[in-house]
Amino acid sequence: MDTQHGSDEAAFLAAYDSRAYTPTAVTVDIAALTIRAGRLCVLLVQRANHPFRGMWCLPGGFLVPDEQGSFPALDVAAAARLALETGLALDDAAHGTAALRTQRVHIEQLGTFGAPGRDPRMHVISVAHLAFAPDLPDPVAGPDTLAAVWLPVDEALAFDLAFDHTDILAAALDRARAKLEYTTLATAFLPAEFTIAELQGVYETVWGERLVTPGFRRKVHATPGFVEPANEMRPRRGDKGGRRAQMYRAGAATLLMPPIISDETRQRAGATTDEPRQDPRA
Amino acid sequence: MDTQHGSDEAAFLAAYDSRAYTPTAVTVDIAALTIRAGRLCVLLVQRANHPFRGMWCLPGGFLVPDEQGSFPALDVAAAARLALETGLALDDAAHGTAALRTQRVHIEQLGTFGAPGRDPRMHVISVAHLAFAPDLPDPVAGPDTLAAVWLPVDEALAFDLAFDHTDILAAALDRARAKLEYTTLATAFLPAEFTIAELQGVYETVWGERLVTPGFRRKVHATPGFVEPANEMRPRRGDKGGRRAQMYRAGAATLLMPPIISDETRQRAGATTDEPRQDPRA
DNA sequence: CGAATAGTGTCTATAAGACAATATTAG
DNA sequence: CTAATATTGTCTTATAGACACTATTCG
Repeated sequence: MDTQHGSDEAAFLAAYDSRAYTPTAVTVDIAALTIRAGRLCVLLVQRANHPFRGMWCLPGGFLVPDEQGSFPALDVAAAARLALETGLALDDAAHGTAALRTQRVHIEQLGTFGAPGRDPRMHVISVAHLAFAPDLPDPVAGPDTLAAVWLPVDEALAFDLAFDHTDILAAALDRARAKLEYTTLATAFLPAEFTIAELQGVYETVWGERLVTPGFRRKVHATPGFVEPANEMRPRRGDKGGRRAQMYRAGAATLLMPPIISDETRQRAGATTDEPRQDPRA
Repeated sequence: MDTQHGSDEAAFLAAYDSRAYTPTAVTVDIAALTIRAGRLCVLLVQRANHPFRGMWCLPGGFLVPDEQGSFPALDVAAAARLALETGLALDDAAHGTAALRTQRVHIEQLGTFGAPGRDPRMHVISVAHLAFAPDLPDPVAGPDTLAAVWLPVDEALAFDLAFDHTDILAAALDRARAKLEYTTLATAFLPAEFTIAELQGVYETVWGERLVTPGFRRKVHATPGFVEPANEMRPRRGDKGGRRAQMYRAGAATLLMPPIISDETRQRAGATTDEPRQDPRA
């Protein structure tokens, strides 16, 4: 019928008017989770501008090109937004990805939210991301924000966040809890070296339930590449003595087989009557 | 600092220039999977227009408002694109969602692909969707396509699809295989009534591996709400006799606990050296 | 020693995988 | 009957959960 990629395609591209096909704006937002003082926390910022001025929301912003007119990849844009608020981008002004990598921050795409009316200005879809971070320094407010804090997620969910960011946060929690079951990402909440007890604490904090120590240890050690021993011992943690713990580093494995399953997940087996949460995109 | 949602927010919105924040276009694409003649197939269309004219790709198109200027939700837009190519929208011209629902087609968001340069016209991000469908009638080419076919996925992956649709298709296959493990979505590939052997066939087709019948049946029946018996028997399938099979309908459960795990997944446990596929967003 | 924290052993009920056996139907 | 398809039973091995026990360190 036609040669593909012919020279008339070049002519077509030269005459193309991109303005006719951009009725929708794109933002990139990020739900960054960390554990502080035994509580699961999310990074929130207070909006300095309209709309929703003064309200809290997840860090993010419009997807825009750099000075040369080239666009970043979506996860890079998300990392840049996170770096902007956590002050980790100081040594990498372009985008904080490298700085975040050295901090072993995990970033993945969560989903795209495009419910009509979620933004009062115009039709805006948000490509939401999810980050797991070890305990980072206190955040600093970025240029478009009045403040930035790590807030426990249960408090954040009770807040009235701007846009549909409460939905995004709820989806992020669902995803985070599920990911701990079948990946090794729990280590992303910890510093480079940690003890098995601290790793168990990550699961208990994120899932909000106690685990049995022997079973947990057995599963961790039965998964090759989950953790590998480091040549150090943890100095005592309490004030009244106690055996010192072996320290470990994250191994090369990324998938847990078999998974470490939470009680909540196991109980879904019997819960056939109530429909589980649908995909949270609106 | 300021009352939130004050009247000056209304003034701000009135003066807002939306053109300044829309440098990126949004498309919605859909990887629709079905099983035909024992093979996993994907719906492909041949492009009628530039760019990539004459090449094959997944159904999709720009996210645009309707005549009243209101935008559809993302999954509704994806369903409409699927209906446009499969001819299922005939009784629902606005968007084929209702027609697809009666056909029990499952649609979920797969992920958003935004690698720089993935579209030669301008910066375009694609919100990719995944659909599971029972054996549908042959597709009919839509207004912007020269042809539409159900193609076996192994052949489709060998094709040079337009844009980055080969990446999207690969991600769709990964997701589909994983979803069969822990959800009841295998039934979405079958008509309303089916036998256990046919259900097992769905798993074997999608995973490309044989399962042991007694173990499979036990797992299916051990999961409450996975299938429920229908009051019919399947007429004989072969030509030389044989016991007639009990027929079943999909039950109310959506999550499989414990999951039905493929050999491939189980073998990932020992494969600690090779990094598994990263998240496929570019 | 006793208290506190870290780590291991063991026992039992359940589940998985493999294989054999039984049931139903057409010719 | 035999062949073909559907369905169930059984046996062995592996795993999960619970609990008790041992190990190390400090005051």
